[in-house]
Amino acid sequence: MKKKITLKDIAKELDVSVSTVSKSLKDSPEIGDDTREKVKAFAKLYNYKPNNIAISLKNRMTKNIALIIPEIVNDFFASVIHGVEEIANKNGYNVLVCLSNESFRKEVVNIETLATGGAVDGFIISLSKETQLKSDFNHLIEVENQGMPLVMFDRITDQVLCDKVIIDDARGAYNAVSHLIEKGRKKIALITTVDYISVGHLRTHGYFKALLDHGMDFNPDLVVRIEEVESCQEPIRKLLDSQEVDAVFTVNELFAVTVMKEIKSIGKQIPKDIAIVGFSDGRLLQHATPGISTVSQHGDEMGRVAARMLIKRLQSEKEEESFSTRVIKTTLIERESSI
Amino acid sequence: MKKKITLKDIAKELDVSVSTVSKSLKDSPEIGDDTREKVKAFAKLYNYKPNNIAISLKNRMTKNIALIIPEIVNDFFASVIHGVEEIANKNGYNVLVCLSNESFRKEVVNIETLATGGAVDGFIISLSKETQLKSDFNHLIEVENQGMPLVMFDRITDQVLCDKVIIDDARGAYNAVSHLIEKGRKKIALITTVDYISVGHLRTHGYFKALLDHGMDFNPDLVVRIEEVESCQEPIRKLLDSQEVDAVFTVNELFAVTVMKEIKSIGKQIPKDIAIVGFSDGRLLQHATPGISTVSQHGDEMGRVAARMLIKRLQSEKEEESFSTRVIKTTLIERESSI
DNA sequence: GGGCGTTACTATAACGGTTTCGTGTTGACA
DNA sequence: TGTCAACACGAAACCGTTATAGTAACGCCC
Repeated sequence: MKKKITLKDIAKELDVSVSTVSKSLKDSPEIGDDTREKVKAFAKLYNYKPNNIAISLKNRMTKNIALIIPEIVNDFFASVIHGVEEIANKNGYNVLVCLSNESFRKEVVNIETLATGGAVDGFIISLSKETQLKSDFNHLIEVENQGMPLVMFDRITDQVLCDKVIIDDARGAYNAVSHLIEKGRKKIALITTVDYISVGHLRTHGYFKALLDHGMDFNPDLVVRIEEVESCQEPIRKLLDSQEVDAVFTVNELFAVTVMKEIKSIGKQIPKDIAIVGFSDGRLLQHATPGISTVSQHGDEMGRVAARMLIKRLQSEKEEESFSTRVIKTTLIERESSI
Repeated sequence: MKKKITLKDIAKELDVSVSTVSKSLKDSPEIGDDTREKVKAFAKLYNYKPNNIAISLKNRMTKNIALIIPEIVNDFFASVIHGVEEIANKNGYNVLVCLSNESFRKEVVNIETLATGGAVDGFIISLSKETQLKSDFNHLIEVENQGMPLVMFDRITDQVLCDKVIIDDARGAYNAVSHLIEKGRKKIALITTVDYISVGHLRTHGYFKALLDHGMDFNPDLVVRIEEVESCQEPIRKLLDSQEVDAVFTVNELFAVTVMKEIKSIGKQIPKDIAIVGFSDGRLLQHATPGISTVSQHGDEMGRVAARMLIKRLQSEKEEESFSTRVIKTTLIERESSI
């Protein structure tokens, strides 16, 4: 265990002052060529690396940004992580990925420890379900009050003023349902979440609007609102048993594969008897047989945009007063399930 | 933007010294009751929180541990994360999740920035594919040399001396293949990776041993080694076209669902014509239709064990010289694909 | 009433850097 | 030869906290 070498060690060894060493390594013009080279050579030889903690303490910034996501096994959030990391690393920032696990408490604890401990310079966050349900955003408002920049993406709230990145959920759903209508489907069911999930709500809205715009009548019996995501099988089965449907649009991946499973189990064929379009482009839909059509959210692009917004704010001296909301376009990915 | 309040601020305000404030907040017996209460009340009122960076600098430890995983959209790694977080948080540690994206370069950069920058106290890591291929472990050896504890899990190497947590990959595969044999399957194919992936290698080994122990003859034509995970469809299709098989064992999730897709596309039935058992208990297998049997790795338990090993080392003063390797038991999860 | 032990604090150094300001030496120039 | 700027470097303050080493003030005791 060789202990780490510090500026002081180098200074003592070369019989110069600490400031000279520091300046030499930063190519300060104050230092003569020979001294500078001597210091640099020595530093390289002993593999000197500055202690980031000391630097953070000195200039009150950490070059870390926290990315808080509700769940990890989710291709959408995974691609957001990639996007954020790409831009962050390019700008010399580290990304701390933190999981809220859809829990309000964990979200609050995460944010408080990171913010008050001074571990990060800013946050990028997608709200947990529980937070959206409780509508308690004090921890986020507190972060803003401390002067820490905050960017929200995907699952957002209008009760916190900050930069935001979203997709046009309503339009994505609208396009998906329109696609089904154009394929000649008449009885299109919707599997959605309860309304407090902002994105579920908006996607539901898109479904309604598409039906309306295409002059189709709306049948409330074709809409299923899932309370418990884990036990979505039961209500879906009930729908398929009781209603005559020829297409299903779901607001997420899991509902889509569950629908597929149930359709198969009652002996119907996809897409001949019933077509499916899901939401979010993950592996569950990609690797299903048959492949399931879906609305791609372009998570990596969201991540990149969010990271750029945050870093821009971190680097601007003055406190910019106006916040902006960027909307990322969605794309419909057509697969076998809705031909 | 209210700036953060420091010990000095409190000291100035209450007209005492900084040390008095610090000691009061830490309930030092040196401080009189009235002073202590006064300080505490003031601190609470102004919501004082110590600056962790300064504390880290002071006692040369960060209370952070880095968890480096190769990919994020993977239920196994996700459950490992949960396990690690559970134990870490319980012991007052933060977990920084870092992605290597199966890239050697990114793995090295991640480790170097975190280690030399002094951002974490220790590492828990599962090697990237590329690292295993290159067999270059200098970055890890360097970490050990710096006296930083390192725990490796799942994808490990015996070229680095440190604590390790693994599952008995060979035995897991052995049990899976034995299960197929017991179900009366005679021609069991294996879809595996190239040998440099340690776990793929071991699982392949278990397959061979199971055949051997059950007195079955081994047909090399039934073994497919996938080079490029992304394009595994082609070789799998070739196998099913050219060979008469009644069961397939795969060393991961993706291969299993791809096998399923191909079996369906040639009009055969699962499990009547061909049974499938995969490896790793993720959502891809869980939500496939039919559900695919698999070997569960108990990722959360691995994570917990790894975290405990790391923290134990962090908290022991003396440098323990002997390293241990813990083996986590696997479980066979039987689903419709191998009834 | 001088020495001694508490009590309740304060002063200071240290962690590892960065940065501002100061200073001794040199050379150019009037 | 005296003056002044340029050069090359060192001293010290600072970031926020903790730990160690003082140090006043007080009471007690022989």
